[in-house]
Amino acid sequence: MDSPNPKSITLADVAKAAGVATMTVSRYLNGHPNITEKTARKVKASIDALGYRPNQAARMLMGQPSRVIGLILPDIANPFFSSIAHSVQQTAHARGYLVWIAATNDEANIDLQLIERMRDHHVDGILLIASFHTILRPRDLGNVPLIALERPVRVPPAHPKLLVDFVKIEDRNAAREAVEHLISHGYRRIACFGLNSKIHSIEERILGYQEAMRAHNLTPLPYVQCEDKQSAIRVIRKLMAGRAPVQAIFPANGAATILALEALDELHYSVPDQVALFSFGDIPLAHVFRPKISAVSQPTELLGEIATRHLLDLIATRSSPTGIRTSIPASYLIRESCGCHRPTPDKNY
Amino acid sequence: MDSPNPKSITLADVAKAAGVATMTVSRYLNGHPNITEKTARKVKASIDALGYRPNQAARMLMGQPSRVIGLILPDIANPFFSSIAHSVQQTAHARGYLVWIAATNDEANIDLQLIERMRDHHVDGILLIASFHTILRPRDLGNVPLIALERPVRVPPAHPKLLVDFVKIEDRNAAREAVEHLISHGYRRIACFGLNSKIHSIEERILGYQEAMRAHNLTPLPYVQCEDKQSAIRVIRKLMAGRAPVQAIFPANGAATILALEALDELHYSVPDQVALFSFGDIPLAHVFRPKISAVSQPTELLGEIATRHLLDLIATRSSPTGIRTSIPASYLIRESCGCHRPTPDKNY
DNA sequence: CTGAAAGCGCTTACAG
DNA sequence: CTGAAAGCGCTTACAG
Repeated sequence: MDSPNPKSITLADVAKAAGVATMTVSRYLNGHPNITEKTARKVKASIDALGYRPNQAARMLMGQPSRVIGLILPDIANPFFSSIAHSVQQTAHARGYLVWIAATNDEANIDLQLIERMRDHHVDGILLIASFHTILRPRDLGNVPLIALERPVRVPPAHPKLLVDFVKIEDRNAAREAVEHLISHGYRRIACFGLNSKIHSIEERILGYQEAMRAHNLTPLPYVQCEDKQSAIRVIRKLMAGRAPVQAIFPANGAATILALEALDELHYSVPDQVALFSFGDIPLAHVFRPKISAVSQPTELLGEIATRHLLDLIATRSSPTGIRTSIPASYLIRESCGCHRPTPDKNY
Repeated sequence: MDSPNPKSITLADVAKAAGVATMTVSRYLNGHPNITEKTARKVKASIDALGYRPNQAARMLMGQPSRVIGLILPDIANPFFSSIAHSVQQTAHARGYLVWIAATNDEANIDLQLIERMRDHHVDGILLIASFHTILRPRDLGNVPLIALERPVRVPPAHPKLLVDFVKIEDRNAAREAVEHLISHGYRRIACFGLNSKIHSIEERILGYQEAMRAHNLTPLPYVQCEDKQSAIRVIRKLMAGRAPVQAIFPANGAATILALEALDELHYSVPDQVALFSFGDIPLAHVFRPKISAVSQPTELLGEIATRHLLDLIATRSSPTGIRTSIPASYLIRESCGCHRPTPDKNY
């Protein structure tokens, strides 16, 4: 009435307007069964007339679900993560949930802080793409169901009780098959190249690479690591030098592929004639690039969808994570950079 | 005590442990000045000992700020928007705010629904990259400060009172200068090409294109619109046909650039020899592509940062939007596709 | 500088 | 099928 903000409509206002008790309105809102058709109509009419909207803060205070889930990820600007975020949202919205997204920039304690703040705000569940070294203790979680995506969460050895469900893409198999594809082209000296090797998924891809090599009696080369364009050039120059230059490169993620292509361009090596390349992860323009870049296609949308569904199911059934692991197979975009479909020399070029 | 979830620690628990009244604890938490050093220490000790965290729902119920802002955008998977989202988050986190992101997929009423739900949850302010046809009435906003980013919000003529602050990138100037750069290369038949032309920013870029053309006594061609790869091919084939084929293409955004490059590749036209190209918006791999793609570089990070700062300032000072418009200049990445730095024929190719 | 009491807008047993 | 009362965990005047 006299407050600075025009007082908003409350349950009590609706009740008065409808000539019933507040709790009847509450029951109507919560879809309680025992309510007369007639009363329901009266209540609905008042709600509509007044433009009433329940105050979520009050509901949450009473322990009602917020219908909000949190999504914590390393970086939204990274297309891999933003694509996951997209499908998480789609799936959540379709089921009436809002998504709260927050990025960590791969700093471990930020993860924990975000979980804490999201809990303070009563999210019903959390989807976590963990930072590097995040270690989760049971007390960090309280009772919120949490599901790890893409990167497993570490649990301190003292607390083996903390079960976290985990949904990921089948990195190792996909890497193995991609490398086997390169091997089938006759390449024998194949290098696995990339950035940080301590991320779970990258580790898995390296393992897949090694498995493929060994399965064909080839010696896996040590993982070749770089940080930026300059180091990529340095490292790739080395790979291509000597009497037994590398015949194919297997970048462990999209960012690494871009760096590899930059370096190869800088050093004037042509793909796939001098080195073949099979990217783990598709990138924009890859299908228009010359040569078109062959890539493992990561089902990020499916990943987000499955993880979200799983979380919402846990929430709906009030069940706890059981430590279940789900992995989703990747697919392959066989284009040109691996050595397939060698483009015929282009008359226009 | 006997509830299913282990009862969480409340203000009262802390007060009891510290031997003070609840409101002393409340004052401590809210940084009230009048409190003895000694009392403050006792309270802090109890808070730490009990691991107390304030219940945000209760605070919000009392009208306290939630320290959450909403960010509504058309699509998170789109790198342009996700990059904005990234900087919004960075800026907000740095000031202790959480960001709630939600995507609309360009559906107009979803915008309004999201605003409503965010208001239900007591966000302190909203950053909106509006959907296509979103029309905002004052009642949609209540008292939450809202700032439009990148796309202006429409206000129904009957409500000229609704003032919405607006932060955008200087599309028109950037487009004009990019096209003038093409003109400086001697191209006279230049086409502006892209997808949906009804988005504000695209309209502005088309206007910029037209301004540049007219300023040099050239006739602007009608905006060339496509929808997917097939229509892009059709449309570009037409552009390149006849006795006066187009000499340069100016795609109105990153997605259009990718389509144009796809079509040109498909039709075996070489860039920039047969057609030059200047992209509005940089894209991944553009600097490694052959030719390297010249592009208008959009300061998305700055956009997000400025808009967020502005919103947080409005919140902090409890002031209302005044309808102020801010525009941020773009910069230019002059590479090869415009005709500059023509690559010397590559010996390795 | 500190406190007892009322109240924010809902929901939850408990009656009727 | 409906209601009066208590309470969720905090903050806000108002006292002292």
